[in-house]
Amino acid sequence: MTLLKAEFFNRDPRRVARALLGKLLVRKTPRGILAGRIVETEAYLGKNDDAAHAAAGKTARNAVLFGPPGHAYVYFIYGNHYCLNVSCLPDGVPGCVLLRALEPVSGIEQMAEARGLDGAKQIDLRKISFLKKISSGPGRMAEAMEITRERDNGKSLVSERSDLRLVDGGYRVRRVTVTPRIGIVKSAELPLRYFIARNPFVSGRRVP
DNA sequence: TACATGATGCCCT
DNA sequence: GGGCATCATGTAG
Repeated sequence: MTLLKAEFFNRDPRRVARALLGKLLVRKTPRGILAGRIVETEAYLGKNDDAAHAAAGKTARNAVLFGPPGHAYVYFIYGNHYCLNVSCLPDGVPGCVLLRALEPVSGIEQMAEARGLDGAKQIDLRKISFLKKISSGPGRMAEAMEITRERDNGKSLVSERSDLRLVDGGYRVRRVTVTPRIGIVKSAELPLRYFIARNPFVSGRRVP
């Protein structure tokens, strides 16, 4: 288990998006440790990418994208959901990777609770169909990891002091599939979505 | 100050 | 497979 270095993110978001597959997102909470393996990402470029929040220039909202690499850019979307991105490239140059889906690894019951999946229905951690509902999709993933803009935006993901970190757990990715990004209209044709081939926890369409 | 819109997910069919 | 909830943000006026 090694914490990723800021330098890991100090390069083109397309390379970071691919390299992040198989890494772990770890959250320390008062109740316990939550962790999930990254199985799906999307790259957002600074320029020549109309879908990127940074495309229109720096604002109060997207300032993190223009800051140093390895920091959390969290934004609220559709009035319901948060999405977690990691800033890339050197200070002053925008770019990021959107984390889209996790395979739950530890603290799974707490993650399910954070998603509101407990209660009437009983939790069955052996069923893939149940586990997929926990963090397969950017909004779901953020909710399961208890990520909010207020709590996490601007936070370093590569600091020993941070309660939200990206670490290398030694998992080897066999094969990566690349497709266009999901849920956008502008620049939708660009092949900037990456996921672990045949992994069941990937969200949305699994074929181009 | 108003308004259009979106890097989504849930629920129903 | 499709409709819809729900609101922060940015841009126009």
